[in-house]
Amino acid sequence: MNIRHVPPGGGESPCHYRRALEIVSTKWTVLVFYELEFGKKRYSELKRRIEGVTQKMLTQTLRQLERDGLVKREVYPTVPPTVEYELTPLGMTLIEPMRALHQWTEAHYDAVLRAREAYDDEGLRSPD
Amino acid sequence: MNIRHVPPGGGESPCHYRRALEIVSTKWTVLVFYELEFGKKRYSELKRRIEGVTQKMLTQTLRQLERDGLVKREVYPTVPPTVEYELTPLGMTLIEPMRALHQWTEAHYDAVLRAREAYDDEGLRSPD
DNA sequence: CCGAATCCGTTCCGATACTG
DNA sequence: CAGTATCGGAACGGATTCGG
Repeated sequence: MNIRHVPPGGGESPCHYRRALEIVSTKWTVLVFYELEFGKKRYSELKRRIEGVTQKMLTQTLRQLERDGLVKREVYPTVPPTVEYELTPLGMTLIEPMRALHQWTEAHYDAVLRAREAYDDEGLRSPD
Repeated sequence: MNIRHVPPGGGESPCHYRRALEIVSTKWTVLVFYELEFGKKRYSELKRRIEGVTQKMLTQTLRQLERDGLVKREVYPTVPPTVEYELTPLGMTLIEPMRALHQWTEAHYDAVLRAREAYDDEGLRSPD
């Protein structure tokens, strides 16, 4: 398999990587994933655990993941409604790649912050 | 190291993974990365190879990557200006995680598309 | 050749109110 | 409890114009 999305010749490629990126492009998607990685959870529990998410964004994110076949939604007809979400087998295959990204963050995010400071300081100096 | 960003106890965590995600959150970021993975390239070459990118977005993406210390920008004072971009050592450490995500795409994107079709078809059926 | 600056339509997202 | 509906501001992103 080749990583190139455009062959050296300069021709077109049907690589849909760009489209696929949208699957995990939002921050909420990732956070939902890290919650469900440990097993099924109820809607309210997700909402409680994912700091700062609105019910609109949480629902929207879950719907999208369900549509993409990454998350399974299960409704129990109890008197107060109960809805549980869990990763599908397909969804579980995404855990590893996301874990790799997460580990990169843990290892290098400080360096990024330092780079930003250096870059911003540089801009302040008058070039004389 | 633990992947959990919120401990089971329910306490807060200073995990900045959300912020870090923004580094690679745009589609252009990823495409630029896959170009520079093979060595330094000129601005015009990047623009030519990355189908559909506007100069605004390309410049904006490159500036951001430069600020984050992932890409190095080199200006040659030639008569027509020449600017080359290349990954920094820090930037190169991101290649592997992104490759993992890319490989996931190659392997499972078809399944996602099928899941979408199934989901959408389901919605068309009147629940009766 | 490389890029900044502006305008402007579209999309995103939070806040709020309402439902089974 | 688990959503849906609507509104409005903010941010994104494309097209265009101008500058070194």
